[in-house]
Amino acid sequence: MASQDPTTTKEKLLSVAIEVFVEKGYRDATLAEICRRAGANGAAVNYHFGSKETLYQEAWRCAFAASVQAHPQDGGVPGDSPATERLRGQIRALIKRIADDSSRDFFISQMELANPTGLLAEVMRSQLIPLREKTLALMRELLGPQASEQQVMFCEMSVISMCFHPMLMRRLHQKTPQVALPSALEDLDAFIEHVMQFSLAGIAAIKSGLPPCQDVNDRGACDADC
Amino acid sequence: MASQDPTTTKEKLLSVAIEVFVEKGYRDATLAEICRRAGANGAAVNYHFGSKETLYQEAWRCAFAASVQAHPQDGGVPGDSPATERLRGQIRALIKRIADDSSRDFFISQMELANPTGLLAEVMRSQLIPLREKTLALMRELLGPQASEQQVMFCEMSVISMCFHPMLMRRLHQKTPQVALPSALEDLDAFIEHVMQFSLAGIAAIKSGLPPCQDVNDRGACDADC
Amino acid sequence: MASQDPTTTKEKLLSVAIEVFVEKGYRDATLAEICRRAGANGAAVNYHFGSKETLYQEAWRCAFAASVQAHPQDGGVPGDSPATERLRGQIRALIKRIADDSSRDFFISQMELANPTGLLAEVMRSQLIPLREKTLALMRELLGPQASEQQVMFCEMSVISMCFHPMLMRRLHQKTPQVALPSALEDLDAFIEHVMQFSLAGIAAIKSGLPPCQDVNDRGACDADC
Amino acid sequence: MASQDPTTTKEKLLSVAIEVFVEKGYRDATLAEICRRAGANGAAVNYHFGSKETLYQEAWRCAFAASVQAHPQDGGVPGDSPATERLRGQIRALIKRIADDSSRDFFISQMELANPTGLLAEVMRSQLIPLREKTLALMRELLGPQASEQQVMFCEMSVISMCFHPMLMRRLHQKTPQVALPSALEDLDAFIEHVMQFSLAGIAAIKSGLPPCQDVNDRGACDADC
DNA sequence: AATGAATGAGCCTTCATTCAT
DNA sequence: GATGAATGAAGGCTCATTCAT
Repeated sequence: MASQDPTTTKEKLLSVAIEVFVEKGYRDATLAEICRRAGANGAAVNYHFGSKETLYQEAWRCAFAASVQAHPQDGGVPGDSPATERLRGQIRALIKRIADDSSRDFFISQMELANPTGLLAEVMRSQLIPLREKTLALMRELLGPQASEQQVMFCEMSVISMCFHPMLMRRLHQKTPQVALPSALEDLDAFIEHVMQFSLAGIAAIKSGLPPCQDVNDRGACDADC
Repeated sequence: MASQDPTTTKEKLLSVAIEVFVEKGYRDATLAEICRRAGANGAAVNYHFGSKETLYQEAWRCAFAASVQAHPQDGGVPGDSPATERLRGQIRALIKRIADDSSRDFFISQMELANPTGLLAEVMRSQLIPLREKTLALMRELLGPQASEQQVMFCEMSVISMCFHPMLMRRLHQKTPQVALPSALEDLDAFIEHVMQFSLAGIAAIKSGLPPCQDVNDRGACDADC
Repeated sequence: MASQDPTTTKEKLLSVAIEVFVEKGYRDATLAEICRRAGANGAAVNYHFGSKETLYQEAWRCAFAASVQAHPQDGGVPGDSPATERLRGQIRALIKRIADDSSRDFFISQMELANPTGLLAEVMRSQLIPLREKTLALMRELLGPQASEQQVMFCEMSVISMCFHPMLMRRLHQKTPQVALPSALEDLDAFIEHVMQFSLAGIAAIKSGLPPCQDVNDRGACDADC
Repeated sequence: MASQDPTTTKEKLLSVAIEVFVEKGYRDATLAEICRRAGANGAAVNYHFGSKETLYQEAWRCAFAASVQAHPQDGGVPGDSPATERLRGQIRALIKRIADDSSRDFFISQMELANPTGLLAEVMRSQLIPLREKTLALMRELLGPQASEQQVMFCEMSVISMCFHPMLMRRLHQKTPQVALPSALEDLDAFIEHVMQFSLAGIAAIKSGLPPCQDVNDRGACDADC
């Protein structure tokens, strides 16, 4: 595991920087603290990275790479598996990735989304677009050719949101319980199963093109057939 | 005469502060700019509010109150309407509220969630809990008494997330298109309908307790009956 | 005399800044020292002037205005006096101005010429051009209408140079004797008389259009007639 | 083979240092840039020269030697030529030397005069004194034994100034046109001739001991005879 | 009630210099 | 002989806060 710890000063700085940026955000993080925690001189960041901005970009890039490597997007599901199975893989991978304590890129991303510094715009776009393309493709496969482009994007957005937002809340609740409300997300596997079930039903409903049953209490007849 | 506009210096400061906090976040907003934009003296904030922190809290509280007043949680749906109708009301209200350009509280909240200052923790909790309780109650009603507490929370979380996250992305894409990816959210009514359809299907699936159909492509028989 | 000493902090800062900029130049002058000497807080300059650059510009402008006011370009000679008398006035004014210990603008100008920061370019141009125009006009008057534009500029340049450069050396010799060689410039009035005599002879020679006598030792015949 | 170009790291550093010191002055030049431009390691200067100060001194010494070698003070005029001819030689040599783009010592000298670092004081003195002695001797020869020591120094100073100052302006105008005013110094030979004519007339006037003609417009009678 | 002046702590950055290799 | 890493001192600037009026 610990086969290549941050041994050089530069690696240590990067590693510490990720921590601090996650904890405090770009603006509140100070180079002084990063250097101090890394046991380096106060000018070390500027020597190795040139500026705080560069360090920030480098930090996210590094965290993102580690995060995706630890949790590949397909969730370990072979590419020739059924679509629903591959969806499960993606959902599981996304949730696990965010849940992973060492997935710092996600939190930097969240800060960046909420209060963009502009420094990560290009880097994030270039890295995230490919991931999104894959999910969109899978969504189209699930919805079938009759689905409109808008329907595909809406469904993708819904599924991603059901993974993202709750996990953000969970993480916040762990970090600062006074801010986020509890969400019963201790049982991650149960949550993954829920998202899966909810998503498939939603996708099926969109695909069926039927207007939603006006009252779910009336769906007994339908359920019986499933 | 002009009693509704912020006429007093203090009101003007509060109004400007909301704008600036939304634009730049707590850390990047400066009292100097707020005072300048408000046409007030550089010491005005500290005179009227005592500190930047207090101003921040007041700003969110003020923005939140205005936002909820403009978009009541029930979406205008009477309390004796069917549950699905009331769900539609809540979803529409939430989405509309976030979409509303003058709903600044939401964006402050987002920043606070992504990068908490800790200053809004208590204020936000106390204001948000009642709203959430209502949604949870509605969700329980939809799921029926057999549903577990966990299922209720999961479903509530899923529905809220499907509203929240996409709208955040939309707003970000409007503000800084280079950061957020496009999401086809121009047609808000279509999106509301989508969330409604997706949610009801998901809730129904959870309620039915059935394992999700393994392959949505096999649901043809069921769909025909719905 | 001391009717309006720098009483406000801003005036004191400006006054001290001129001193320090003259002593050390733009780059070696530090805001810390300026503030310290002015008995002000370390952030005072940025409060009153916004930046070191602005202070620098303001300092030169202020010094130049004081300098020209103390030594008007015409040297006190009425505009209807003979041209040679007005030339004497300008030469005396220029030399006296530079010699004046309180004429700090000149030394800032010298530094700026030798190693331009670019910050004073526009300010200096706009202030110096009018002065130069006057001298050029006088020179044309002395040289007569037959003189070419080039001859006018050359003569003006020569006269100005004979005033400027030696005075720079003198000031340097006073400040740091080890750098500049001695130039017998203690007797300022004698020097002014020398420049006057030298200039008039030069101008007359140029005006006469004659080739310079090949050997001054042969000029006896000519001198006798003058 | 390539023995004349700076081949060793040390020579290259020296060569680059001259360039950079000329461009930016002592303070604004950085060792980092010098090393970078020389393709050397960031610690190379301190390794080869011990300090920035030493490098500066070496740089000027080197530039000065090259400059004087390229433009000997006598301007190629034999020592047994008439005094006026030798003066022409010195004037031409000085002006040509300053005009020469590769004469970097002059510009370092100018910076040093305008804003002395003190580092070149001794070096410059020792190198410049011999040159000045020669010019003073020539001046005494031209003025004759009756001239006072002061008159000799004044005349020498005037002639030197008429060469120095305009050429500084010219160079500055070439480098940063926005700072220095134009001076019609494109035609260098014409300028040399002007200085020669102006100088000889001035020297003759001083020598003649006559008070300058009060009004050059009255000199018609004299001019006719010259 | 409100303001202009002033403050001090802290931040990012630069750069000549040093040191171990 | 030469280098890459590292250092520490210092500088300009920002900004919330305070104070006298």
